[in-house]
Amino acid sequence: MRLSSTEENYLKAIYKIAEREKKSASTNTIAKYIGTAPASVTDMLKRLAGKQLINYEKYKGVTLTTYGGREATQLIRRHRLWEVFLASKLRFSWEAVHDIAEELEHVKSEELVNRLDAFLDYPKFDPHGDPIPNAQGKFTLRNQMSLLDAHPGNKVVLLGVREHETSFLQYLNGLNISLGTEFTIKAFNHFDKSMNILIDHTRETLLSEKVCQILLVKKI
Amino acid sequence: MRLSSTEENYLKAIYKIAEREKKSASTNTIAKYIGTAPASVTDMLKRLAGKQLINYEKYKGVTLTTYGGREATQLIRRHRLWEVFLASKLRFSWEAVHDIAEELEHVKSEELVNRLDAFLDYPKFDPHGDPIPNAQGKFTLRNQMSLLDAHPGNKVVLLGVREHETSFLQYLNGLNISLGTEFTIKAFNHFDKSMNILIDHTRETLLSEKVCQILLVKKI
DNA sequence: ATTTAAAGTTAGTCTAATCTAAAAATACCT
DNA sequence: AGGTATTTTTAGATTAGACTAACTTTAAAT
Ligand SMILES: [Mn+2]
Ligand SMILES: [Mn+2]
Ligand SMILES: [Mn+2]
Ligand SMILES: [Mn+2]
Repeated sequence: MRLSSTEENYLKAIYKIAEREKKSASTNTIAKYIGTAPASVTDMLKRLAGKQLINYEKYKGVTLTTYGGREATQLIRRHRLWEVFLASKLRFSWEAVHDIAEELEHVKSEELVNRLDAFLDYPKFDPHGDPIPNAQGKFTLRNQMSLLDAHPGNKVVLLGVREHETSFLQYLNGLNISLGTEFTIKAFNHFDKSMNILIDHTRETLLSEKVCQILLVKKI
Repeated sequence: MRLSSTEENYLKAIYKIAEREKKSASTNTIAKYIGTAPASVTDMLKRLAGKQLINYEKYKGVTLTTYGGREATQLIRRHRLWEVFLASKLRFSWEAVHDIAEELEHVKSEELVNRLDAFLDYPKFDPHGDPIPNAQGKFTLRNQMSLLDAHPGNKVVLLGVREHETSFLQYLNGLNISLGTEFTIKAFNHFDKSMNILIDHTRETLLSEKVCQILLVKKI
């Protein structure tokens, strides 16, 4: 079935909310995520249910059907592949790619996305470290943890970020932190859960609990 | 001003019709070009006139304003740059690129189109030999003529095609004709204006008047 | 110069996607 | 359990972009 960009965005929102909250997505949560009035969401949910994309029961929240989930995954695939293209081929920095990919992801051509995938050499992760589903919708899993769960003495490498907001990514730029950057945990401060971190074996800095929570790393 | 994809498509249609017919575009011509009812065109013309994009006077046909012309040119720039990307980077064949570029052209980011331009090494012509306006909207001019105007004995090289329809381009593929292919005119047949052509110094074939009219060449 | 045909516009309707205001259902609290 | 707060849905409007049917203007033909 041919989906509109708007319908696709709703499916993506439902997918991401379910992933984040590990339960069905509520009307208000979707409204906040998309930035529309709850009444508009209700309208759309009825339409999506009519197209067998979601399971919807009044007042109960929604889940994606198998079919709806497949569509959402393919959209995420397109989004992340375009982000890789923008970053690695057009040299956009990681805070600039998301907004442009929001538009590019709606260009629908199976051939296009698969050729793009090949052109980029089948990347497994996007510029923010998020996994890119393959043509069959399968994500690559990887051992990673929040920096907050690392302990003093640990050496870790940055694999991804949970937050994609421009101002946050620019904050990381300012600290010369990017994917692949290595951290050594020097100390954990119990009173505010902040951490003293040695970046790239050269600069020491303090990272707040909030920032540490966002950074996804693995031990090296 | 922020234009919708639909508005942009109307501007492009008006631009191309004016170019082809060398006069102002009429409601019916636009309707045929876009594939909508004439009444819908009238609606849209009023809106475009309200936004200062076209000069519109009831029953008189329309022309683009300077501002509208600039928008149309930028849209054509985006379209043709994406066609180059699809053909030269993703290895799409020339008959496949147009439909996908029809969607990609509406992704609006000045930064994106300029970086794409640089990534492609500032191409001057698209996969059909059409000129690509630069960031300032300037087209590269080039001496070219229709194959129909060549004479027996002339050696020419194919620079472009006036017709982009899939079935026509596939017909050329079948004859192993692509941009850069060299032709030697062996004979001109007055009764039906067809031509006997030696392709790439190896294969001789007959090309109809219609086909010769479409092929744009220059002498070598 | 009429008449007829073609081209263009107006009027009214439709759908997708949005909104606000009001009503109904569910959840939370004492 | 009853009352209040929160969440969700309904009702009614709006806007962009499309349609058809009917009307008006302009062009062509006798
Ligand atoms: Mn993103
Ligand atoms: Mn991303
Ligand atoms: Mn094209
Ligand atoms: Mn082209």
